[in-house]
Amino acid sequence: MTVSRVINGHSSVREATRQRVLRAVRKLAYTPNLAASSLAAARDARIALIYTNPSASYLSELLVGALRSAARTTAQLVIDAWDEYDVAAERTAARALARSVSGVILPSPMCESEVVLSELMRAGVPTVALASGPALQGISRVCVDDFGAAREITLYLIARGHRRIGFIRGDPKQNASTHRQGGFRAALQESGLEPDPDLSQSGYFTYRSGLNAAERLLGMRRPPSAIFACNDDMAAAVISVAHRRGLDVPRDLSVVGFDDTSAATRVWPELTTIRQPVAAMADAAINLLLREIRHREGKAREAVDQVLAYELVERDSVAPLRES
Amino acid sequence: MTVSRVINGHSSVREATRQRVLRAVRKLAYTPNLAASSLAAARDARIALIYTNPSASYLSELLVGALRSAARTTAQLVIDAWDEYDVAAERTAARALARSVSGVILPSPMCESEVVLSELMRAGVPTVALASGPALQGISRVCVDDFGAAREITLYLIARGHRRIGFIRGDPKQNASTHRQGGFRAALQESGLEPDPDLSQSGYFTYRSGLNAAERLLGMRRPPSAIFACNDDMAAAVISVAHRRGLDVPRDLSVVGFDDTSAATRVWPELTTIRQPVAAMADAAINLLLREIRHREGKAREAVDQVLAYELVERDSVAPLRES
DNA sequence: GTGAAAGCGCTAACAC
DNA sequence: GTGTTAGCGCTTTCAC
Repeated sequence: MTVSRVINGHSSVREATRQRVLRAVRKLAYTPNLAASSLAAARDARIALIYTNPSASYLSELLVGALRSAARTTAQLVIDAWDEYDVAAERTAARALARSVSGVILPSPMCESEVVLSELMRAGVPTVALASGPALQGISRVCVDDFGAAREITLYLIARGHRRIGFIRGDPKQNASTHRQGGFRAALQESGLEPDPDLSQSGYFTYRSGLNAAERLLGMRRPPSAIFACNDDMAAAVISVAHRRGLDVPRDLSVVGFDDTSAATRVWPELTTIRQPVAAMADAAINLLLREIRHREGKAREAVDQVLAYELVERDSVAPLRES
Repeated sequence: MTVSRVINGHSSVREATRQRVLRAVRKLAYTPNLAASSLAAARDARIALIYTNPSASYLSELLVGALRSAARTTAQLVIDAWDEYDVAAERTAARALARSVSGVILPSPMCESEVVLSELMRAGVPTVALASGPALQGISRVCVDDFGAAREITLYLIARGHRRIGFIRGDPKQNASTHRQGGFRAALQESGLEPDPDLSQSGYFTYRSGLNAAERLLGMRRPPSAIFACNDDMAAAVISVAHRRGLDVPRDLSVVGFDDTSAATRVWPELTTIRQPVAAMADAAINLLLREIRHREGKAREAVDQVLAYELVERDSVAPLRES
C-alpha cells in the first residue's frame, strides 16, 4: 500500500519511508502493472484519434506526441482512418466509436464535420478538436493562432520589399484556411497594399493543387515576386513549378509555407515557414481529454480553448526583392 | 464464462448459445474491459518502438500499423527516439529499456546497432528487427526482399531501353543498402551490361545526399538516361536537380525510387518505385513479439524471419529511352 | 503516516 | 458444452 502511495505521488508518506521504497523499487527493477492499476482504479481510458487524408509528417508528429502522452498515463490510443465523403457512414462510425472509447481527438479536417461532432456530442463522449474548428458547444479545442501566424509571415515578406505577393489558399472547408487568408489580408491592408484578386488562387492543401495554383500564378503577365502557400506541401509544389520554369528560388521568387512539416526540408531550398507544435498539441489534447473523462460524472463539461504558440522558422526560400 | 468464450472466439460453444450471447452483447452495448482481461490472462505487454532519424512518412505508416495491431490486444505501444551516435548512451538506454518493456521493435537503422542488439539479447527481451538487419541469433526479422526488389526495378528500366543507369546508394551502414546494390548489379549483369563505377554514387538516404549525388551524375559528360535512387527522398532530390538543369522528367531522364513513402507522390512527376508494406510489417512485428512474449517461459526463443511481399508501383517518372 | 480487507472484471483450470 | 472457483496486481476505504 505504501508503495502504491509512493508510486502515485500521493502525499502523506514520510520522506524516509519514501526513500526506502524508491530504493527497493530500483533494486528490484519493479514496474507497476498498468492493467491492474487501471482495473482497480477504474480509470483506464481508450482515446480514439481519427484522421482523414493526413499529411504523413503531420500524422507522424501527431502520433508521436499522443503516444508519448498516453504512455505517461494508462490511456490507450486507438486510431482509425475515416473517409469524409459518405455522411451516412460517418454517422455510423461516430456512433460505433462513441460506444467503444471514452474520449476522441479529432484533427482537422475531421473536426469540421457537423455530423461527426454532433453524433459524438449526443453520445456525451468528451471530444477535442485539433486545429481551429468551429466553436461548437462542449467541444474543446487545441490550436495555434492561424490568423496571427499568417499575418506575421506575410509581414515578413513585406518587410523584405515584396509588394506583389501571391497567395494559395487552403481547403475552403477547413476553418484554418479562412483564418490564414484573413491574416494574409490583414497584413496587406495594414501595410497599405492593395489586395489583387488575381494573386489569390484556390488550393486544397494538396501538392497537386499547389502545382495548379503555382502554374496560374507564375503564368501571369506580371507574376508575383513572392508566394505564400497555405501549407508546406503546396509551397513545395510552387518551388517545383518555379524550377521547371527556370526561376531561381529565392532570387527570382520567394516562397513561404505553413506548418513546418517534413516537406519543408525535403525541398531545395528549404522552406521558410510557420512551425506548428503538433506533438505538443496532441499532448495537450490528451491531457484535456483525460481531465474531462475523470470529471465527467455529474456536471456538464465546459469546453476549453487552448491556443499554443507558433514559431516563424527562417530557412532559405526567401530573399529581399531585387530591383529589376 | 460462456460470454468470455464467445468474445474470445474460443471453440466449444454451441451455435445457439453463441447467438444468444451475441444478441445480448449487442443489446447491452457491452464492451469488454481490456484492463481486466489482460490482468486475468496475464498477457498485457509494453512494446517499445525505437526510432532514429526516420522519414516522417515511414514513421507514420509504422505507427499506424503498430497501433492498429496493438489495439486488438492489450499491448501498449511505447515509443522513443534515440540517437545512434553515442555508444555509451545507447547501451544505457538499451539497458533501461530492457527493464521496462517486454518486447522491442527495432526499425532500421536502429537494428544495425550491435550494442543495442546485444544489450537487449543479454536482458532476454524479445526483439524483432524491421528491415533486413544482420542475422543475429535470437533476433527475429520482418522485411521485404530488398535484393529482389532492386533487381526487379532495375530490370524494369532495362526493359525500357535504358543502358546507362545511374545508381544512388543508401547509407552503407544499413544492410538494406547492400542488398539493394546487389540487386541492381545482378540485374545489370544478367542483362549483359557492364557496370560503370562512375555511375554509382554514394548517398545516405537523405534528401540532401540525393541532391549531391544527382549533381555529380547529371554533371557528367555522358550522364545516365535513368537513375535508380535507393529511396524516394533521394529520388525526389534527383527530380529537383533535373528540373533545375532544364531536364524534363521522364522524357530526358527516368527516375525510380524505393519505399513508396509519401515523398513519392509529393513530387512531379510522381515516382515509379517499390512499395514496402510498412504497416503490415509493423503488424507482423507485433504479432511475432506477442507470440514470443507468451511463450517466453522455458524454452529459448528461436528467431523467425518473415519476408513480406513488395510491389513495383508504376507512376510517371519513367519513359522508354529516346533515340537521340 | 501506515497497514488490512475487499474487490475491480475478467480468464485458467477444472468439474460436471 | 457449460458452470464453478480462485486469483491476476493493484487501489479504495477504513482502522489504527
